[in-house]
Formats: sequence, C-alpha cells, structure tokens
Amino acid sequence: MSYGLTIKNRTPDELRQLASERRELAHPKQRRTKALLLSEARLLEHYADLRSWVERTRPDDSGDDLLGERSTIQSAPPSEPHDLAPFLTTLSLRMALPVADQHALLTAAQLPRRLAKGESVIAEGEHLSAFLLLCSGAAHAVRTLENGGEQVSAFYVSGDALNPGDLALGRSRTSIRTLTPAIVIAVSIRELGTLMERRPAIARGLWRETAFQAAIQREWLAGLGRKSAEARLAHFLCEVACRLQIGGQDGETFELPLTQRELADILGLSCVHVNRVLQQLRHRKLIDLDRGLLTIRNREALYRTAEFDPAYLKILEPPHSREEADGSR
Amino acid sequence: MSYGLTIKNRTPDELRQLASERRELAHPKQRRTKALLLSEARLLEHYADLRSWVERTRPDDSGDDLLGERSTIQSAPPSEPHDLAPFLTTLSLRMALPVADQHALLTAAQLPRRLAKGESVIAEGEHLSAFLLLCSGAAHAVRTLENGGEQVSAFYVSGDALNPGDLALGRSRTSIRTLTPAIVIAVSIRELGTLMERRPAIARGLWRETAFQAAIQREWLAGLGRKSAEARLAHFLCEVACRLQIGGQDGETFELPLTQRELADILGLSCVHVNRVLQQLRHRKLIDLDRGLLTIRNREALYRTAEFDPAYLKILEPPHSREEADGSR
DNA sequence: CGGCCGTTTGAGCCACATCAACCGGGGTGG
DNA sequence: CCACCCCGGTTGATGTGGCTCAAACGGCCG
Repeated sequence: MSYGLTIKNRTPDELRQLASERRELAHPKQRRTKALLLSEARLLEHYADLRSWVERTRPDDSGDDLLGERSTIQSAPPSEPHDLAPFLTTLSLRMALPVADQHALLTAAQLPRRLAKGESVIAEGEHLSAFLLLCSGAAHAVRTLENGGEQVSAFYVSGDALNPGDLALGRSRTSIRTLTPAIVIAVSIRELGTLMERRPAIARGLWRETAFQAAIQREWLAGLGRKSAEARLAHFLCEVACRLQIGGQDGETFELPLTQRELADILGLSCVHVNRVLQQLRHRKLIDLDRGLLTIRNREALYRTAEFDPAYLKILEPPHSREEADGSR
Repeated sequence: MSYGLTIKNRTPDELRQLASERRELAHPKQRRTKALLLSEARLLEHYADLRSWVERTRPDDSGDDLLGERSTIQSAPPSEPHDLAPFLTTLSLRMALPVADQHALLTAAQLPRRLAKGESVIAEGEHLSAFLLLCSGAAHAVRTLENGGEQVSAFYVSGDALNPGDLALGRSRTSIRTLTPAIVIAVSIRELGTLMERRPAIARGLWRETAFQAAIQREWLAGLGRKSAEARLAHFLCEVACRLQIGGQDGETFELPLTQRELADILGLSCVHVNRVLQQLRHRKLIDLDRGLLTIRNREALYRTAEFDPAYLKILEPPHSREEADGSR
C-alpha cells in the first residue's frame, strides 16, 4: 500500500534506477532473497515501461486512427528484460484497440500486482471485481471435480486476458492460478463500465478476446474428445509455441513452466502417461524438454502428428476497421 | 426471393391466415409433402409473431428502460405452436438487451430462413457474413478431423446465437449443421456494425452470449477430460434440460433430436458405448429415451451422477445494470 | 416386400489408468 | 557441511474403460 503510493510518484527513470539497485543487491544473496529482489526489480521495470509508454503515446490521443494499430507496436519501448511487447500485441492485434483506447484502458488500470508462483488469482466461484491482464509469467484456469480430479480449461501466457468471459457473466466456476511468478494488471469493473460507455472499441475488444479464447477451447475440445494422447500433447506444444511467437517471443525454444502433473490436467491424462508420451516425442526427435525448457526440433513433423493448423490463432482484421477513435470527450 | 417480397408486405394476421391454410392443406397429404407444408406454416407463423412483437413494442422505444427486461417477456404474444419465448429470453436475459435494443436488432434482421434437417448453416472455414440466431429447431457445431472423426463443440437449441464468437474473429473452424428443420434469423455483419456503434448494449450483449457459450464449453472440457462416460452423458442431458427450461420449455420431458452417433460425437465416445451407457441410465431409472423423446425420471439422482450444478447456466444480473438505452439518435 | 438407417448385443483388444518403486536434485534443518 | 526429505521425473507390472469389429434386429419409407 504505502509502497504503492511511493512508486506512483516516481518518474519512469527513477523507477528503472530503483530496479537496477535491486538487481545489484540481488547478486550476492541466497537463492530465496535473490528471487524476491529480482522479481521486485521486474515489477518496477514493468511499471516504468508502462508509464513511459503511456506518456509517450498520450499526445496522439485522438489524432491518428488508421495507422494506429501498427504504430503501436513500433512505439513500444525496447526495454530488454521486461518486454511490453506481448502485452501490447494483445491489446492492438487481438483486441483490435486503437492506440487511444489502449491508452485509456491502461491509464484506468491499478498498479501492477506481483504474484508468487502457485498463487490463486481468482478463486472458484468468487465474485469478480476487475478485469485482469497477465503482463508476465504464466497461469492456468482450473476446474476441480468432486473426486479430486482437476481439469485445466485454459493456459495463459504474457499478454493474455485472464478472465474476459467470466467478466461478462459476473462469476466463474474455475479458479485461476499462477504457474510462475507473475505480474498482473487490473482494471476495476466499475472503471471498465464507464470506459466501455465512452469507448465502444473496448467492449468490442473484450468480446474479441473472449472469442479468441473460446476458439482455443474448441481446439482443446476436439483434442480431448477425438485425438490420441500423443496428438493432444503435440498440439498443446504447438499452440503454446505459436502463441508465444505471436507475442514476440522465440517460438523454437522457450520456457514451459509446467510439471508433468499440470500437463496431465491440461490434456486429460495421467501424469505417468504424459511422461511416456513425452519420451515418445523426444525419441522421435520432435522435441526436447528438459527442466522446463522446451525446444522444438522438428516443427514440421510436430505439426503433422498434432494435426495442428495455426490458422485459428491468427486473427483476421476486425470486420469493420474503418473505426473512429471518437476521442475521450 | 420473390416469395420473400410477397410475404414482407402482409400483415401478421394475413400471414397467420396463410399459415393455417397450409396446415389444412397438409392434412391429407403424404408424409413428405405434409412435413414441407407444416414447416412452411411454422415459418409463416414465426414471422407473423415476430412482426406483431416488433409492432407492439415499437412505441416503447426510448421510453421505459429499467423495467424493460421483464416487461419484454410478458409482452410476447401467446402464440401457441410457435413460441417466441426462448428467443426473447435469450435476448433479454442472456444478452441483457433493453427492449429498445432488442427491437433494433430484430428490425435489422433479414427474413427468417427455413433450413431442412441436416443442412449446413455455416461451412468450415467459411467467411462469415451475418449474425445468426436460431429461432426454432436444434443445431450443433462440428469439427471434423483428418481421420474422419468428428467432435461436436456446441449444441444449440431455440434461442441460442449460432456464432457469436466466430463473428468477432471473422471465421470459424467448425461447421454448423441443423439437427432438425430449423428457422434462423440473420443480421448481416454490416448492419450489425452500424447497430453496435449506436447501441453499445448490443456489443455487450454479443460479448455476454459469447461468454455464456464459452462457459458451457468449459464444462464440456471438464467432462471430456476427467469424467466417466456415464457422468458425461448424464451431464449433457442435465444441461440440455436446464437450457430448455430456462427458455420456457418443459425440462422433464422433451425432444432430444440426436442419434446415438451424434451423442457420441458430443461426448467423445463411440456410438456403441453411448448405447450401453444409455441403457445403464435407463436401468437405473434415471431417464427414459425413446425415439428421440427424453424423460427425466429422477432428476436428483441424475444430477448427482453427472456432478451437475446448474449455476453456470443461470446468468447473474449484468454487472452495471443502471444502463441508459441512450436512444437511437 | 426390400433396403436403409439407427439401435442393440457380443467378443476381443488396446490405450491409458493405477499402483508401486526408484531416482536425482535442490532446499532445509541439524 | 552433511544428512535428510520432498517433489518431480522415470520405469515396470497389472487392471480396465471404452474402442473396434461384426452381426442381428426393428421401424420407416419407397
């Protein structure tokens, strides 16, 4: 709290300064403390980036509209460790928000929240009070059954909205948990409501994001219902690779912060079987997975065994893109 | 076409007259022709009802807003064979549209289209050009895999929007097919675009409907991933019963226009196994299913074996219901 | 009456679950 | 610093839910 008030008054550069101090401090410490400090540094940097971005784009507010979407990405600050890119990609591409609306949305957001690994972002059945955007890290939505079994219904990476659909309905039957330390931005539902009244693009954006995630769910349905364990696993890996790539990250080699147990709950398998199928894929030289680092060795073949077609992840131009940003007045 | 132009100029009462003529004609005919005539009658009646409803509610346009939602349902015409109720329930409850917006949406709609059983409404990958609302009949969204297997990702009954999510994304990987003769209303994407600009409630409504269907999909995911065949089947039956009931139909005994093959594709099972599981449920006196007519004999027990909780089908009040309809100007 | 589609029933099999044990690394406590 | 432990991954043995193949049945339509 008081911490929040403090950093809110700093300039982005001051924030970056604070961040690097923490990084230096972190060096000699033990693992635990080190991780904490680093995570704090990341949070500060992220916030700094965000503030810079908002300040930089403020002038354009109701100005350029047509080139808005493209120019967004290029104007993102080239900050190394903590990239805003995936995040802005989602806003501008998937949600098709003009810069002015991105700006409005981010300005309305509360301070980024830092979450530890395994923390629960939304509990099952909880009353929803804010729109959540995952800025860094990974998370998943879990549904727990009476017999103790769990089924994951969504996997989120940086840039994804955590609960666009539940927000429209007011509650959720899944609980959302982080899989890594994560940074989340929240826009309270009240703010969002007033925003949407003035900025129809934001409502449409939430609709698009909801639809996007529903499309992914449909693929999962097809997999769970009709595909072999191997195909399901391969498909999931393809999907994550693609989504990361679209977010601007490396799609060949990346962190996959999931235990085999968690993979099993995504794929509807037992963790023992996940293990065996993973090895199958390794032996066939399609992938490598070691200590959470996944490498795709033969994308072609992986796509084929997964029956994967990335089309559903690529977004078409919004149906009516001759949009006016219609100011904030 | 020319047919369409003709009926467009008739009054609702004339339309009803035409419909009952067809019903009389149908009596002595053979099965095939009879079915055609009856279906034509239903279409005419539906259109008549719709027109009456629109005319009746026109005066209220930008008038009452707060009591709008409730008053809608009551003002629906009590037409016997062809009920508008499920349909208006969706618009007003699930999409939370004030009457004025319902009216605007329906006025923008093209003439209802009649579809035969098994007809394809949207083909896989087709370019979407309209928002579709199922007024009567049933349909499902199918994803076909390379090995010939099919997985159903959605089941639609009267009142459901057929493609709210795909509409936001511009294309779909599933094809939507009717399961019975059906009547569909379409609003072209162009009209919808201009509508949404003036009426934010419509955009929000589409978002809500998308989210609603996504919530159902998540339940299916949990079932496919983690439940036994029996539980899955039971759950599906509970879901349909509940949805029909919410739409105003009988939730104890109703038509389930699905072959065992189609049930299998919904549940991710083989049709042989669906048969056996159905018999299990029959022997346990939980249900009866004969010739497409389903009867729930022990709802309590059925819910328990399905691990079914209808909460996810009930919609909460819209998060910010202190909405103004803000006219059409 | 004959063909077709959907349902029913049986026999055998396979993908995946379950149970159980072991391993290896990293964090913890003594 | 070492011993321990816990968690996640790995491996084997065995069980089973649901699949496949195959054939008979029954109603509906031509």
